[in-house]
Parts: sequence; C-alpha cells; structure tokens
Amino acid sequence: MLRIEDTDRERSTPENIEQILDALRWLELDWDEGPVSQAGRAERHRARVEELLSSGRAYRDPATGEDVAAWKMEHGNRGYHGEPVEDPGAAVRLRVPDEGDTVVEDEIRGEVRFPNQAADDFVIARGDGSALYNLAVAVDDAEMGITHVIRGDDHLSNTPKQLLVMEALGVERPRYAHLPLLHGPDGKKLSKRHGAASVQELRDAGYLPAAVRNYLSLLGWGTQDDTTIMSTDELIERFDLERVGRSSAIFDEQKLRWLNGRFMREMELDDYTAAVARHVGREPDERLRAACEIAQEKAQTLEEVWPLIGFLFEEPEIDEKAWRKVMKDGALPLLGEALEALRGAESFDPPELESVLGRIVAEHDLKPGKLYQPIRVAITGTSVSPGIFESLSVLGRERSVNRIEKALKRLSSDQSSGGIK
RNA sequence: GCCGCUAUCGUCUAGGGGACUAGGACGCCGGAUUCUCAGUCCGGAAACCCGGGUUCGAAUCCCGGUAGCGGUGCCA
Repeated sequence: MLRIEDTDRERSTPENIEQILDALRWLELDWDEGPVSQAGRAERHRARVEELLSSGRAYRDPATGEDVAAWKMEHGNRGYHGEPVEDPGAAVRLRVPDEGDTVVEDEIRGEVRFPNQAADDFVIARGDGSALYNLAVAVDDAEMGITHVIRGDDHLSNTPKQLLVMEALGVERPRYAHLPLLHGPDGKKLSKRHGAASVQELRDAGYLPAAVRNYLSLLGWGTQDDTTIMSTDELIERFDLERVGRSSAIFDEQKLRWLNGRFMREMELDDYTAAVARHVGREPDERLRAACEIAQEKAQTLEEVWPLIGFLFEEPEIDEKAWRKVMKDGALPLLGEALEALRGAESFDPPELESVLGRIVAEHDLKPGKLYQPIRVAITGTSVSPGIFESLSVLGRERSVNRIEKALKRLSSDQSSGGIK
C-alpha cells in the first residue's frame, strides 16, 4: 500500500497530491486509495498526542532548539530530557528511555541499532497541538494497517523515532526496507538543478515510461547475469528486494538516453507514432506515421523526433551554417541535374529515387555526399535528417521539386553576387 | 559535535574466502559499415578508498582510519 508522506497542512494541497498522482499515472503504476483520507487526519493525530500526554509517555516542554543545545553543553553530548510543565501552549515531547537500543530490523540493511542514550526526547506536536512528521507517520501507518514501509534511506534515521512512538502507543510495527538514495552528478541529493530530476521532467524530456522504469530499477539493483534491458513484465518477475544494494547511486541521464533509444527502436510503428503524436501535440495521422517510420531508428527520445521530421510538415528554416558548408563547388549544376531527374522519375519510391539519383553520382564519379548533402539542405534546411531517399519520398514530388527550385534560385543569385562560392 | 548508513572502472553494477589476469552496461577512444546524423558490428583504455588483522590464500571476513551521504528543527 502506498502512502504519500506529506503531513504538512500547507503543502498537502490537492494540486500537490494530484501532481504526484499524475506522475505515478504516467509511470503506469497501480495503487489503491487508502482507508485513511485527508479528512479528519489532523484530529486523529491530536487525539493520539492527548493519549500519550495522559499516559505520561509524553510531556509538554517549552524548550526551543537553542535551549536543547544549551542543555547539552551542560549535561554532555547525550539525549535531551526536559522538565514537564503545565503550559498548555508548550510543544509536546515524547519520553525516550535513557538506556538500551531502539532496533530497526531492515530488510535491506539488516539490524540497525540506535542507542537510546544519544536520542533526544523529540517533539511530536507543536504548541498548538498539531502533529509533527514522526508522530503523524507512525499514527497513519498504524491506522492504515501498513505492513511494509519501503522508502528512501534518508528515513532510516527517523525510523527509531517512529518506532518509539508506536511503542508508546502500543501498536504493531510494520516491516521496513530502506532503499539507497538517488543523487545528482555532483553526488548531492537529486534536485532541480540536475536537469530532469522529477518524473514530470523525464516525461517532458521525451522519455518512455517503460525505459524509465527499466533504468530506475537498475539503480541500486542488478541481475546476476548482467541483463540490462528488461520489459516491465520481466522486471516484475526478476526484481527482488533482497538483491537491492545498500549504497546510493548517481542518476546518469546518458544511460537513460541510451536505454530509451533502445526502447524507441523496438516499438511497433503504430505505438511509436501515437507516442510521438502525444508528445508533439499532433494527430497520429498517416503522414505522421510515414514520418515516424523514417525517423524511428535515429531518435533516442521523443523530443528528438520532431527536429528530424519537422521539414515534412512545415517549410524548413535554412540552417546557414549547413548551407555554407554544403552549397559550394559544383552544387549548383548538380542540384540542377537532380531536379530534372526527380521531375522525370517514374515514381517517388525510395528505390526508384536511389537509382535515378545514383545515376548522376555514377556519371560524374562523385562521392555520394556531394550530391546528397545539397539536396538534403535544400529540402530539410539542415545537414542532418533521415535517409535522403526516404525523406524525398515522404515529402513527395511536388514539395521536393519546389524546395530544390528555391534553393537553386538562391544559389545562383548568391554566386552572381559573388557572396558565396 | 552526536547518531546512523555507505565505499569495485568517470557512472550504474556483477562477484560475498581459491573459478579474478576482477565480468557486464553507459560514456570515452580507435576501426568497419553508410548519403548526413544516428544506429549496428568489432577492438581499446579504465576500478576492488587507505592501514592493520584473521587465513596457506582477502575485492570478499574483522578492526581502525578516511571520505561521501543522511538524520539530529515546534520541516517532511
């Protein structure tokens, strides 16, 4: 059972929660609505605090963080214990025993012992009676009947506190598994400045849910036989908490890109087209499908598809750098010949185009690029595109011819003005 | 400061006393293929944090350092 940990009243806005659920939906994860809802939660937490107060397991204490620090200066570096006061506006602290250990039985890390002597009587509720995280979580887990808590390693140190609360409350403890944390390339906790750090950003960057699931599963976990690419079904079958590692991992977007590319290339064309359509906000029509077909093996992310096929849908902007590089010595007459050949081609299928244009290459004993690059720049505006015959074919005779004519016009005026040779 | 966790190529990892001359993947470098870019295929460089101990034998077990990370809030 999934519990979204967020007890802060300010931040648990419906939008916030909806955002998280949205990310989970994109990842195609399943979940159930828990029996504990937002409604009445704060009141239930308060009731538990009162319960602990009247049983003497907790007490009110006005000490601030500074007071605690001062107390430690005096009493040496060990757990803080305050003096109960009657002040109803003071924060509530849980009594922590001064001896023994609080032991977390972790599925991944084994037995982790926390000496009670070093633990403070920590605050479980604010002066106004509202609950703090460690109390809220313990209460929620108990009330929701949580049996397994699987979460980030950053919570391992909080676990003894939650255990102490549960013990004081006399409720059963769940089993715990603390997963290694994910870090950015600088070794720090993953955050905004690391680029695509959130699931939403991964989606916007054009990654596939299946690839993200695969990649993420590989952080902190590996198969014995070194399998890296796994379908989600295979992942479900093979993933095993017992084989999860203990050290944190650095998120490497390059590997995700590679993995995503593999998934992209293996997709059925219809699924691929649908995914691209969704990403660029277009209808998955026949033309898009044809465009996707010639771009599929080139793109690593959905985001990279449009730059490859955009020329099929709108008049391309000429990349001046590419133009200068390609439109020189002999480009003009060659383009002219190509234009005639294309006009006269029997069909506009890739094989026919290849033989028609190939004839020109052979006649002049050219390096193929000498002919194909100028054509490419003329019809796509750039020097990078899908295969030239496929590109021409999908673009169609009329538009191809138009664009080459246009390039020819510019080329001849450039040359006569001596601007570019 | 105190408490806790962690430590194998740049990165993700496999390996948990002898099979290790330490395996795979991404990335990087070189080559092949090709109309560009990709892709694909071949090849290469690249790691057991340091110091002790246990043992015939340690990447592997133990202890100590060091480093990184997390917690230590009337944050979650």
